[in-house]
Amino acid sequence: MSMGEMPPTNSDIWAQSSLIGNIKKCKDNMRRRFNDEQIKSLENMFETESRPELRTKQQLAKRLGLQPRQVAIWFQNKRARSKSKELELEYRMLQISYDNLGSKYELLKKEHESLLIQLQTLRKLSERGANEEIQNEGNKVEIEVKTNKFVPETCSPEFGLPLCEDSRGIDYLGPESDILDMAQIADGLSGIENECRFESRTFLDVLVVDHRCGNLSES
DNA sequence: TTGTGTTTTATTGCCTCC
DNA sequence: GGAGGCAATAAAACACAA
Repeated sequence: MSMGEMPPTNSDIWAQSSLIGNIKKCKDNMRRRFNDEQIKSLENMFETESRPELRTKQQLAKRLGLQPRQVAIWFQNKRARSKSKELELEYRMLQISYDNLGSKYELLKKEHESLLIQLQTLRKLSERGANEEIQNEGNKVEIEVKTNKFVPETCSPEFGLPLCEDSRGIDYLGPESDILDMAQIADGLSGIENECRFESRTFLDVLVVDHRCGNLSES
């Protein structure tokens, strides 16, 4: 040690030793990233064969100046990365189709609600119409008795509705009959609805209930 | 410069196949 | 039983914002 030179501190010694250690590590077995050419060759090989034979790996290692074990490990890690990416892609696709299905469900739900409202309105109209017809029928009978008129055979005795002859055939009762049919269908549906509730459900709930209702093949 | 998150290389332990 | 693959994980290298 020359004059004026400070003795090395503990931290200096530690720094030096760690530096030496690093250099030694670098020279020996310190992990280093593969260079671009090595990566390119490995990638190319992976494109054609993701699980190459031992001999191929050995040849590749020799050509790239790597240990066969390093090449084997690279392929192993590459397969893992590849699988992970595939899973991620699959997950995204499923998420997109899930979202689409959810949107479709919301649209159908709105349509269903709108149809129910329409049905209720028509039911009310039908009931009101029937009451008015009964009243009119009473008045009509009164008038007919007075004027000696009779009700023709082609008139329906039910609610005083006239039978209509149109393209649907002679038994067609008119729009009110359709409403009644719809009401019956709706009653039937409401039974199903009670079992497989449509309202206030999340999309996941729908899937679960549909599954239970047999809309999905698996049980 | 430094803390932090991500990527890449390597290890370990378990499993399957021959 | 040995070889090789895979999943989980460690640890080094790298990227990047603050």
